[in-house]
Amino acid sequence: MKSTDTNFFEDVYQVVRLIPKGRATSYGLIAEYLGSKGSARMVGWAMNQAHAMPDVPAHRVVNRNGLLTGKNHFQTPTQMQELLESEGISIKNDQIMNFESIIWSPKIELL
DNA sequence: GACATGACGGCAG
DNA sequence: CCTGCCGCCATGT
Repeated sequence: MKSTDTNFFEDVYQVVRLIPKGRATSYGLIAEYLGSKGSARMVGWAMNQAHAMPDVPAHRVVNRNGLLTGKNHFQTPTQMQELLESEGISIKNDQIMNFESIIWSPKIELL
């Protein structure tokens, strides 16, 4: 066991798994919810390892602009958009349309 | 041990 | 409005 438990990553995966279908959240919101407010990069890093975790819909996690910044890390660059559109989320130019309406804040929804 | 990078975010110019 | 820089924590070289 290292000083830095993977608890942080586990928490990230836990929250991501709670994201309801047809919704999306941002790295910053997750980071803030976990208490590491401002360290959205860590959430992104966790997502990088998310591929090793089952049932982790990383495609529902986008940046605060609703832009699919991590699409390039999926099996295929189009996988993320395909999955989101399959859930009823409209995407235009790699960006979620009406993102503010589908955004899912753990600190609010899970409150 | 130090430097550079990364699926981000906020603030300053 | 758009561009650029810094801060955040962890990992890799």
